[in-house]
Amino acid sequence: MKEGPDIAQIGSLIGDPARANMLTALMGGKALTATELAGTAGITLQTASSHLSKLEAGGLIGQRKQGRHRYFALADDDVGLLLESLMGFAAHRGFTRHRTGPKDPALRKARVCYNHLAGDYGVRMLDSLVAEEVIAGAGDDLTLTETGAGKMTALGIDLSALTRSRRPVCRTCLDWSERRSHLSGSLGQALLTLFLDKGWARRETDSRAVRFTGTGEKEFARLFPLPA
Amino acid sequence: MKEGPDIAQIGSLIGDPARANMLTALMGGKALTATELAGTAGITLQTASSHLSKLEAGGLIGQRKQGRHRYFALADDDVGLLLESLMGFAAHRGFTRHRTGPKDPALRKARVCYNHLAGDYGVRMLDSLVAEEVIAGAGDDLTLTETGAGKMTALGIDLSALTRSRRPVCRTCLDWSERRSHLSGSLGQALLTLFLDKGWARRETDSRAVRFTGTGEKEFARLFPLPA
DNA sequence: TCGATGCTTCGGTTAGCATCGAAGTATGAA
DNA sequence: TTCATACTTCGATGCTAACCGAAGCATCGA
Repeated sequence: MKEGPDIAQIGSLIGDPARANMLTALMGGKALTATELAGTAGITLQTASSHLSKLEAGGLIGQRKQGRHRYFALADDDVGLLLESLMGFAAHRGFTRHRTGPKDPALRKARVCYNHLAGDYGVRMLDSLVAEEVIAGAGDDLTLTETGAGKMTALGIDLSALTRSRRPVCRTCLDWSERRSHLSGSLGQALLTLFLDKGWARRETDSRAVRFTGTGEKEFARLFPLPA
Repeated sequence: MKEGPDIAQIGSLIGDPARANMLTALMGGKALTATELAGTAGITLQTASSHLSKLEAGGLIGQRKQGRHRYFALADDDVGLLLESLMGFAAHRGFTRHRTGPKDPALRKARVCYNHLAGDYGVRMLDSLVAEEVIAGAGDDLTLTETGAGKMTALGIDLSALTRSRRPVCRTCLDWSERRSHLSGSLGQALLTLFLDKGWARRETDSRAVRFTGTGEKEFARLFPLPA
């Protein structure tokens, strides 16, 4: 009777407050156990288990058994992109869960978007990468240039590993706080991992915020200069 | 307690099948009456009225009184973009409302995405515009070049009117069938209007599909050539 | 083998909301 | 004025789904 895809199923999956809380928690990028997710959502373990099985059936999350723990994570990058764009829309319309709190500035400055860097720093990084001609392309079709490949390898990123996987290397993701694009894809993930491994930045506990250290700030400014 | 925007409210708004049907109907770009929307959703007028007031309170749609009719339309471009990205996700995961029907090929070829062209033709048009250097930019930051401005004016598009408005002129929108970007924004809208005004294409009744005429196909191929 | 932990499944309760009939309001036509 | 159309509001109903207690299953350590 009706044509096209069915957005209602996904909408109702995200539409429940408990499930939405779990999904935003998983946007932090870390895999979490059912007990942890039940805590953040403010519900009992039984209820959480029911929600998690629904989210898994809907293909939004996946689970990995490890000992007697069961770790849940977002299914793939696409889910992260969708959630971020939903957050962007919600933030712009003033759908906030509490009046913007103290953590808000830190979140807007730099945060984890599933597996890559978002916020002001994320947007600035993509701007710089494009200005420095590391990445080229229009629309959502971003490609790593030859000079860019050299620079990334010099940073210690194993490009052959990135291209071997089936995931796209460069991808845009709409930032909810900046309302502009930042870098997603396997390269975006590799760069965030680099920052954390080098000790340039640390993840806040129980938050998506990313805090840069002093040297981290300097290295970031050196690696990703802005044209103007 | 929780940080960041609340996606659950929007999710639950879209999560109801009746409301989702109405929203997809409104993605056709035409403003529709409450009676028409009740028909497409398969519910009575009273129920539809209740849903419509909820959608309006949530800022997803707006209404315009005209005589004893009340015309409903999507609130703005952002809603269209959000719905299209949701459809892309749903289509990719196989959330379809009925096994892909006979209208499906036509929809994938060319359709209306709220107020601009989508589908294979929409994606090809943006590809061509970038290749011909009418539009430049990376990520979501598209800009009309000087030569591009000349070409668009030659087509009969009033650029001063587009730039006067507060809406962005060029914008990307992720196509659910092609999973690539097509052109949105006021320029995208102006181009679709041009096709329809010139008689190069016609909108199907009761569908988002756009059917190009013989001369329309030729003009489209002439105006938007592909590099390869 | 026993207990502890982590999670799922089952059963029953409850609350919210979609739904529609009926009545009320506004606009237009006769 | 009177009737018809378009839509909203109210009130009642019924169904779904979120929720939790209790029991069951799996894994780990002792």
